Amino acid sequence: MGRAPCCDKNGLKKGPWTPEEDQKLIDYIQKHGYGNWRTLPKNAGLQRCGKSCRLRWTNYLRPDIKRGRFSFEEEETIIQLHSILGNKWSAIAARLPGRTDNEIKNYWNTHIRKRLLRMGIDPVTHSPRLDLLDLSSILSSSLYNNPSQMSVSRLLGIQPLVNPEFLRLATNLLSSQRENSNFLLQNVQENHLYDAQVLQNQFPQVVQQNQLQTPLQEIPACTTTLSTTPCVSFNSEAQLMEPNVEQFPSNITNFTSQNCQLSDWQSDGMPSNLAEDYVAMPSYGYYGSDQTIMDHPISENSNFHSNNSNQNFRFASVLSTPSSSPTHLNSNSTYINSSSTEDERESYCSDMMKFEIPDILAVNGFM
DNA sequence: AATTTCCCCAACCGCGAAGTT
DNA sequence: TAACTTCGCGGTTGGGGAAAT
Repeated sequence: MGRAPCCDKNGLKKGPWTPEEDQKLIDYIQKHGYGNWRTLPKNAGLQRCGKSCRLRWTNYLRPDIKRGRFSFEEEETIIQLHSILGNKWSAIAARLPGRTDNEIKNYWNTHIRKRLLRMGIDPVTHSPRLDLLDLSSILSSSLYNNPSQMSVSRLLGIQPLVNPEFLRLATNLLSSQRENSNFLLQNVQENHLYDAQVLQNQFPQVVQQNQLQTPLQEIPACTTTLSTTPCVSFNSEAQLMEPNVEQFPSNITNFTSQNCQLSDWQSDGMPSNLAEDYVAMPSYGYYGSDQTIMDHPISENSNFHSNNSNQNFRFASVLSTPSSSPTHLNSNSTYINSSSTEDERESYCSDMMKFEIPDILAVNGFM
């Protein structure tokens, strides 16, 4: 396994491309195509290495490249695909015509990632940040259990921003997740084939690119857990297993983004049917309707199941989706068009999530 | 107006996979 | 089969412009 010689050998030029260089590269490729990147620069009269030429062409000069701001649809696609594929930028780019992996990667790192962090969502696992959850949970629990400190809460401006029940719910569910992770593994294995089918249907290109080279254990956890229902085993003590949550870091997302229905949350951000001690409730008591978790076929918990897109509370949708949001954002009254500013997007997200981490918690120190 | 800080993104680097000899 | 070459990917950097001081 060798490595291509580096550009700095042979005195090849590095750094920004000049218009003249661009034109040379374009002219050459238009005439001869791009077969051999190694010999291309020499033939094209460029003092560049082939790698640099390839990068310049694929990321900038290619005629089918789309420039300009990412649309909501593109953003949602990126977030959804990232939740499945992780940092497989090239695979993500394959689903976004005209966008390069480099552009998507940059956009993720400079925009989406930061926004998720500000919202308390781990951009890697697409789930609420554990550290912030625990911290906020402790803090808010203390404040709520000790009314004398409520004034402190108000003073700090914490209460309106952090939904303590939500945090407690999430934190406790995380514990349950750990206990059931092995069961999840079993689920994952059982449903792997089905997942692959779903993915194949929804993202044939991506699946084709990955299925042959990506064994199950290498598929990002989000992918394998899309159709595994983390809550299904909550009432089955026999299935309690040794913790191994690291294998399934994104299972949490399944709870928050898929199994919590927006309709179950009241306008003040509190779940309408959340009991004081929800753990003692029947396992599928989170739903206000008759619909239970067990009623969902496994596949219907997939983020990508179109039939479910208007029912489940999805981070990705909350972040950016006008089309699949429960509030029918395509309507004139609520639709946020592609020209909206990032602040507007984030403001919208925050309103929906009620999950903003207050600055007072010095969150930046965790990020 | 000058300086500093922040942010974005084009480009580079190193690695591994695939292909070739 | 091993050695080598080429390609493509993901992580990272640093230059330059914008914003803040």
